[in-house]
Amino acid sequence: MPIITIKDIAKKADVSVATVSYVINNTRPVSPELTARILHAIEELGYSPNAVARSLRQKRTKMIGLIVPDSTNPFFAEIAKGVEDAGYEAGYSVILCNSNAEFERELVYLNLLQSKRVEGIIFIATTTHVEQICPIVKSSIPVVIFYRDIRGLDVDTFRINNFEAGYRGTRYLIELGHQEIACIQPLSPETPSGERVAGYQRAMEESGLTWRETLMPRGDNRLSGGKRAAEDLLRSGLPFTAIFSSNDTMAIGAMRTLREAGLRIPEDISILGVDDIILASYSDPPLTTVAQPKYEAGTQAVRFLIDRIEGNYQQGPRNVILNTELIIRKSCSHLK
Amino acid sequence: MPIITIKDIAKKADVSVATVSYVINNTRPVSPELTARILHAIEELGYSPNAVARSLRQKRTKMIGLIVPDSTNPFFAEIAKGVEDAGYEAGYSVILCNSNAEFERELVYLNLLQSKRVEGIIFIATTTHVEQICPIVKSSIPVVIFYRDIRGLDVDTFRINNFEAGYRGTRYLIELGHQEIACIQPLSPETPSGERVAGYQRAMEESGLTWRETLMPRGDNRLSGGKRAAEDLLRSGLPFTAIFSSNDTMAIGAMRTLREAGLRIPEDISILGVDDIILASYSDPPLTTVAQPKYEAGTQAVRFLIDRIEGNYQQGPRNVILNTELIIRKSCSHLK
DNA sequence: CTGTTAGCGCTTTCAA
DNA sequence: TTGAAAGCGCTAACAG
Repeated sequence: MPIITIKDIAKKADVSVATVSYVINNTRPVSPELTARILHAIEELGYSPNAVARSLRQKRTKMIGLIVPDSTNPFFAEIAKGVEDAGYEAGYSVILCNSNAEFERELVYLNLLQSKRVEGIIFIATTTHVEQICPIVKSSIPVVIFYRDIRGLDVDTFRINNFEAGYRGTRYLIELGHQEIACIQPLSPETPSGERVAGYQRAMEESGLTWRETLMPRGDNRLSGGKRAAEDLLRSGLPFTAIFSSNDTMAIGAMRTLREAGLRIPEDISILGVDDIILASYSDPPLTTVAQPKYEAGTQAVRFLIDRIEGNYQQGPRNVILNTELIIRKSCSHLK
Repeated sequence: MPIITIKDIAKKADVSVATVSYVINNTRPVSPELTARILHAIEELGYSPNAVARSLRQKRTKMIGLIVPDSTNPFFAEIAKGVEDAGYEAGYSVILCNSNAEFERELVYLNLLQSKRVEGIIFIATTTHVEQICPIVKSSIPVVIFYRDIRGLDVDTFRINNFEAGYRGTRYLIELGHQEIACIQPLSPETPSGERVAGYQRAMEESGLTWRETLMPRGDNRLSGGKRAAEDLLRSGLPFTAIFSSNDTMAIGAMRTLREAGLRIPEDISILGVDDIILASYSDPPLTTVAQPKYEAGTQAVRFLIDRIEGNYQQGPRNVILNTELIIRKSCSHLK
């Protein structure tokens, strides 16, 4: 089947291509007669405007790129939904890119998106290399970065105060009367979860409590990592009545191990996480956690992008610290 | 900053734009000297090829569209991941579209994708209207439809045998000795989940067991719907020892309610779902369920699309019935 | 209110 | 081995 273009419509309606363009985009008044003829021709021929041609001409693609480590992870899925929804509202389509947390793939996608001339990029980075986004920023494509501290570059960032999240969660445990509070750490302290551990330590110190490395096992940010960390804790033989887990996923994994070991939550051990992933509310018992906004962060990131795209924001980088919130569910109780 | 084009590169390297194009795409041998000069100029000027222009010229966008009801739903998220991965492998980007199960939004996206000249569309439809995809198919964009029976149109489809899934799951419960088996239904019987209920009924009848509407509450396919359905069940006062839930999501919601009511799973109540979403393996207890492939379905759908895009498949519609598999975990036990 | 036309950045045929 | 040039489908001056 031959491709129908604006030219075909023009011929069929016996007008110029310009006029067709004007009625399609409603960008100049056109007489009712011509409008009717054109609309009729469009209908008849089943014409679909070629957005590619239009993009080339206008230098606007009405597309944004979203790079996430894994769109299957409920945490990122929520953000992605926020992005898509806000994009839809504003007339932007989103290209979904999973980096699988691989540097290589992040780079490939970054270049691809630039090539495709998306008008903005939302990047949930795992590799902290500033260099890679530098050329993109230079190319004047607005970028929003999540959860990384990118200094000295004109990109907006969204982060949570991880230190405070850790601090606040730990304080809550302390207020419940706990003194021997273990901590499940991520593998590397140089991650968002790592900063939470510092908050944990500060809260402990401020209350005159001591933390010790033996009660701070590490896990790989997955359920299995949490299970293993809990095993380490049990094996250490040291007493503890509560656990601060640097994220929900590991907290849930740890709960499993604890229960398998015959411990009751929260009667024997209180446990608290950070993130508020969907699993947290459906775990048993439901996990008390320090929540951070996800969907809303996605929508606002798009708004930031569009501000810059449409030229409504010209100033320097905006660094948003998202508010955390303590969600009290059933996994923590007063020390008896 | 001025936009760098192939022309700038040509000038800087003192060659023709054609030659630049040839080295970029490696589509014609070019002498080492010129190649070096061109590469150097590209590097120096930070040139990024304009994929939009190329698409216009080649009439190929290397993009596919994915329409899902809700990318946040783990079930669709898995499919989406499969699509994205397979797309990445094959050099296709994917535009993510959430329809929110709204007819209007499906339609908008369908037209948008056509306008953007994606080369294929994977459509997880919620509204069964054949008419809406008809113009797309006519426009020769390959389409794959999930979970709907679209007859008389040249589109490939992927489905599972929902009846069999329901039948098989229920049979398993019966084999465990259960006789009073409740069923959590979707709101509408005209959905994939609805067909599963028919399988449930058949299995019951074949074993001489009776099903009754009062033990078949409906839910809205979400966790909260499952909770509510379980409440209905409890309120009915009727005895039951097992529940067949037409999908995992509602099963998990129901488990929650059941436990809050002091019932143990599986000791007091066995429960079985369909789908095998990620939450099913992380729920407590892990949910026994009839699984269907999701990620693999996503990757294969892309392969089907690409077959047609590249002209490797010219025949009529392919209708794939995906295999289901009973995954035995911990939520069902023998009736004592 | 309408039409003519240049040109967006690229690929690719044709010619050298 | 290289270059000139047409043209993909559209928008938006500019001219009438």
